[in-house]
Amino acid sequence: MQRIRNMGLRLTPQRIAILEYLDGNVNHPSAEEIYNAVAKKYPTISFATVYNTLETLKRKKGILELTIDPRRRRYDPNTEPHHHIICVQCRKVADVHADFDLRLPESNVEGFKVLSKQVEFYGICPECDNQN
Amino acid sequence: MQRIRNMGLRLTPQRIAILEYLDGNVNHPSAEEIYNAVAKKYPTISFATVYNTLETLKRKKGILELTIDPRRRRYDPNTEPHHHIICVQCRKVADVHADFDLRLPESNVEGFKVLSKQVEFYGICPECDNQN
DNA sequence: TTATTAAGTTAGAATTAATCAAAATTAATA
DNA sequence: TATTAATTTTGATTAATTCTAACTTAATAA
Ligand SMILES: [Mn+2]
Ligand SMILES: [Mn+2]
Ligand SMILES: [Zn+2]
Ligand SMILES: [Zn+2]
Repeated sequence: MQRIRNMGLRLTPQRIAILEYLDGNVNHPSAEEIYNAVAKKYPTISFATVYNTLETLKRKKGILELTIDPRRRRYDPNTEPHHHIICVQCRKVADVHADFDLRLPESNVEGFKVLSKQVEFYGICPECDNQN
Repeated sequence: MQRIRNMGLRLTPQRIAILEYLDGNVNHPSAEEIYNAVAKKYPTISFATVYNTLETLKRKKGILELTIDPRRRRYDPNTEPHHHIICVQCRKVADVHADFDLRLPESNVEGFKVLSKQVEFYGICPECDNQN
């Protein structure tokens, strides 16, 4: 948790609780899921704090904000480059670890400066597939 | 516009207007942008109709719904497989036409059935880049 | 220690995108 | 031209996220 201090942030119980919940979490939780989990141990925490903290961590590159679910943002403590697949039925998000070659043909980007990239897969997870 | 009928849909002025606006449009507009554009020529159209029509067209595979902008959904009349880049500053979305090899190592997907895939690039567009 | 204070938290209101429900309208057809 | 199922409309509703302003606290330095 010294990590928080190294980012130039104050070490608060709320931040500790949020980071503890996220640490090693591969479920790509939404803000609400984070709130619910943290509120169990820390009942007075507010949504605003969850959003504030996620925004701060995102800016400090401590987490990733995923845009793979059209309904809500998902958060990922794994900031290493990797990809994702979402189940279009239950909206579960899983990691896709594969090393794709995503370099662009110079001409192609209309002069954009590329900051990051990732592949998004859409599909049906095994659990949902069973139910059909 | 016979295209609408071929989908088994009724040919309404609202749908014609929406499709005319989308046809050949490479700006990946949001529902609001579509509403505003169509409302100019067809002032009585409602948001519900825009959303209904987009949902219907999406189901019939007549358009794509993009999840690249965390704030709002974007729509794309180009249903050919291609990729996108979004300017993280002004949120402009541009096409990326490139043929990436996105096949997954069997083992890797945890049993998901893949339905579709696309690469998302994040960056800064030339216009925004100038302003810095 | 204690005092100071900028940073962080909180509750609740506000905003925004998207969905829903029910009544009114209309395109397609026979 | 009448019928009717599909579509549109309005307005309310839901849900995610942001905002505001008052309150609290972690960090620091005397
Ligand atoms: Mn991940
Ligand atoms: Mn496109
Ligand atoms: Zn699933
Ligand atoms: Zn831009």
